[in-house]
Formats: sequence, structure tokens, C-alpha cells
Amino acid sequence: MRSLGQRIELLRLIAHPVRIKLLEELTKGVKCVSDFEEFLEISQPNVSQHLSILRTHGIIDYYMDGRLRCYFLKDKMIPDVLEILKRDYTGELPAPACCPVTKKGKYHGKRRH
Amino acid sequence: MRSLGQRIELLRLIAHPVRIKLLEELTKGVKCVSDFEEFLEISQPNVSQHLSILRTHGIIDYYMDGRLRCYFLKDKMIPDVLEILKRDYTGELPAPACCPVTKKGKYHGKRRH
DNA sequence: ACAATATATTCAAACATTCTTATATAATTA
DNA sequence: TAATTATATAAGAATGTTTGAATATATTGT
Repeated sequence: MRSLGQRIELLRLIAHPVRIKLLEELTKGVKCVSDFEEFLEISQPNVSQHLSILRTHGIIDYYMDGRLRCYFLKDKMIPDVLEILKRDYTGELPAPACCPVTKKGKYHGKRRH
Repeated sequence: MRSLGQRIELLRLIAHPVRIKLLEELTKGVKCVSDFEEFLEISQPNVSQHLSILRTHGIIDYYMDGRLRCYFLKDKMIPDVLEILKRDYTGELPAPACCPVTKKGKYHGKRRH
């Protein structure tokens, strides 16, 4: 299993618009490079570069189909992260109680915001 | 509500070891800068810099308590992301069926890996 | 008012990321 | 075997991130 540090690294790696789209597509099924090239509007080398980043970190993998490389999703964390990106988060977390205890919070002066 | 692009941006912002630890601490309650300074082993300016990044993106906020700044979590997405980082993901996703259909996948030659 | 405390800001150096362009490789078809 | 197709890799410019060091600000205590 990956360490916390490795997971943070994964998070950082996938936090890129193109890579999110690639992964989003891969949750729907196997895709080859030129499938992506068409649907994203970026160059072939750039698609390959992004796929390469994802692959060298074990997030995706591929098998060969003739001269096509058929990519697929490998990491279980990805669908869960993608799901969060789609969740409906309206509003904010409830503000904390008015007199919290921070370690040094013995101060009794005025409070502002 | 934030756009997908903004959420990806958020993901990128929190994908940093120090900022994850800051946020992790904030899920437990309000904290001031010197609380963090003590428990992480980084300089005070660096703590402030990270907090500032989180704050300017609406992820956290603070109120004043004397000369302390009491920080708290504001964004609802954060606890969910942190929860995923702790989940137990063992093994990998099931490999795709052996004969998938990519757009160009009409090829009938040999398959390798 | 002055000193002390808590925190923020600024700047620059080191480093990492991203994209483009050009080129390479590997498999297939003619 | 030569041409074509699908994809990868390399190199480099542009840009962004991270951190340390120095300094600034704001609030409280004396």
C-alpha cells in the first residue's frame, strides 16, 4: 500500500486539467492515444507525455493492440477522487465556536474579524 | 459553486505535504500559527506562507484572538479529500476485458504486453 | 511610548512543471 | 523492403513553485 507521502504525490500528479480528463475518459473504458488526441485538443506528443507521467506512477497501464496502445485505469483511488470533483458542495463548513482553545489562546482581549 | 477547473486547482493546492498536515490539524479544530510552527518542523514564515495560500483560495479562514490568528477550515471538499488519503486501497482495479473497443481498434493482429 | 510577541510580506535563488518542436521507435501494410 | 501509422522520447524555452532570509506590521504588555 502507498504511504501518505506517495498518495499526496498522486494527488499532485492528477491535479492537472488534461490528466483529469484523461482519467475521466479511462473510467469509461479502454482508450488509445489517438482517441484522446481527438477529444482533447492537444498535440499527440503532449498526450503521450501526460499518459507517461500517469503510467510511470502506476496510475494507469496499457497493453498493445497491434500498433495501438490501449490504456486502462489501474489505481483504485482515482475513481474516488474523480467522484469528489463532481460532488455538489454548496455553502461552507460551519464556523467554529466563538471561544476556541488554541495552545496559546489564553488571551482575553477583544475579538475582531 | 466552484467550476471543475477551480476544483482541480484546489486539488493541486492542497497536494503538498505541509498543507495536507495543516489541513489535517484544522479538521481537529481551530489552531493558531505558532501551534503549527511547533508541531510541523518548519519556520514561522513558511507556515504563514502556506496558510496564506490556503486562505487566498478560500480553503481556510481565521479570526483574531488578541494577537493570535485562529485559523479554521472553510471548504467542504477538504475533509472528503483527506478521508480518501486515509482509505485502505489494496490491490488494483480489475484489468479490462481482453478485446476492448477503442475508436481505432479494428486491428486484428497479435496482442502482447 | 517602548519593548515584546505573533504573524505576514517581500525578494531571490533553486528547482520543478508544462508545452512545443523535432526526432525516434515500433508495428503494419503495400 | 519501403512507406505508413501510432506512439514515444528528447531538448529547450517559458513559466510556476518552494523555501530561506530579511524585514514589516499589528497587537499587547510594561
